[in-house]
Amino acid sequence: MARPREFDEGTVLDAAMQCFWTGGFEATSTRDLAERMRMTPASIYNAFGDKRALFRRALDHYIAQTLHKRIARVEGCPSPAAAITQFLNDVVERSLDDPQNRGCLLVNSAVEASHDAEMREALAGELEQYEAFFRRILAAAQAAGEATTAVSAEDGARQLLATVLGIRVLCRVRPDRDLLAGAANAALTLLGLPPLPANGTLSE
Amino acid sequence: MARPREFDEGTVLDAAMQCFWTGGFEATSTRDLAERMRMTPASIYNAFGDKRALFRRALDHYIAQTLHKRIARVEGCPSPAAAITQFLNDVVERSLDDPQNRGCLLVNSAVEASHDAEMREALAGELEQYEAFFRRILAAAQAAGEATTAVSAEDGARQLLATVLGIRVLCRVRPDRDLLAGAANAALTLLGLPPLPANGTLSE
DNA sequence: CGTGTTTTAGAGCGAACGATCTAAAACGGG
DNA sequence: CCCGTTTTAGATCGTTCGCTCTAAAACACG
Repeated sequence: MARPREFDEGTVLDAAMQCFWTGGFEATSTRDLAERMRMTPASIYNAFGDKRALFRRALDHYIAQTLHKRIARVEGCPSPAAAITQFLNDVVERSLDDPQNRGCLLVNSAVEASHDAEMREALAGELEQYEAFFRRILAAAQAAGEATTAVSAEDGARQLLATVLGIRVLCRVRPDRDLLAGAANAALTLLGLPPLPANGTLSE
Repeated sequence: MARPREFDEGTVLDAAMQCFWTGGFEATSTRDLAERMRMTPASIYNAFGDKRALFRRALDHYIAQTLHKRIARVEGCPSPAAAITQFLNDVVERSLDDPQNRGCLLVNSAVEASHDAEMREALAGELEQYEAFFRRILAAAQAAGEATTAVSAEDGARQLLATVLGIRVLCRVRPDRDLLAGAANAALTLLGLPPLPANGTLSE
């Protein structure tokens, strides 16, 4: 057969993800990537194609690793209302926890890489999944009498999605607890949902 | 004296702003700028210093031209409640009107250029102005009985700010009226404010 | 109409970019 | 134990980057 690979794909994708997360697509050079991934340029191009393809793989890695896990984590909540609150708490706490204030790679990519049609579609699809998650769980909360019915589950979900994205923008330049938690709490309160825990506590 | 400049500063700053708005800071080259501004590289560097300084000037130009004007436009509204609604309507309509889906240069810059400390402070200061605007006008609406007091004006303003920023992220990849207007309308409805006009109408 | 001063034009600087080339290295199968 | 295949390493490809250089051009002033 052939010479086996010396790298673990998950590990190097994680390293690439960190690079792109910190610097964005354009400002991250292939040399930055090679150093962080501990691979030579030739190995990177042999394994992943080009920089753009590597970025897409790193973004998929981020989505599977960070975003889908966050959804899965709150699915086990005792009530739909508590799930939404915990989701927002998670977003706020992770935003404040990062000393580099990198925000969310999905949001950063949506803003930076939207000129790439293929990328834009992938990002749109992911955002639709989040909207659908909010819609489903908010509808359940409404049915259980735990959330207001002053707005439809559709619009309430859109509002929650926009709020989360807005918090992820704000944390890039104003990583301030009062600001981020205030925005989240107002959304929760107005929807009739429980507020964030008093002290910032990051579950798990 | 000396040879007079052949360019109008406002005109070339507008051209530079368009470049950065479309492509972002990193992806816009000095040659792109020179072509769009109709100036030679030497003239640009003589007049503005370097690329980063030009970007700051272009961003200031955008803020004065687009954002401050939007605030000034809604200040003349008959009621504070109507002013907030018109502001959100303005954001939604401009988001949908742009065939390039460039969103908001302030938001794009907050996400891309937050690693630059000086830039981050300038962006944070600008976002604070928007928060203060929402806070002031929401407090007035509450005092007039036009908005709910279920949340404080402080948190309500933070929520409105996050919603606007979120809409600006969404419009980059999902320029969909139902999505953007739904998010805005949910925020307005929950705050007890009038909804957006039924048909998308861009005032003035 | 020189003279001094600033802005133009356009070539081009060194550095960094994304990507590739040549070989050596590391395996499994016959 | 070579053979075929793939991955490594490191140099380096051509291009583009941000930026600067030399001169000519365009004014105000004495």
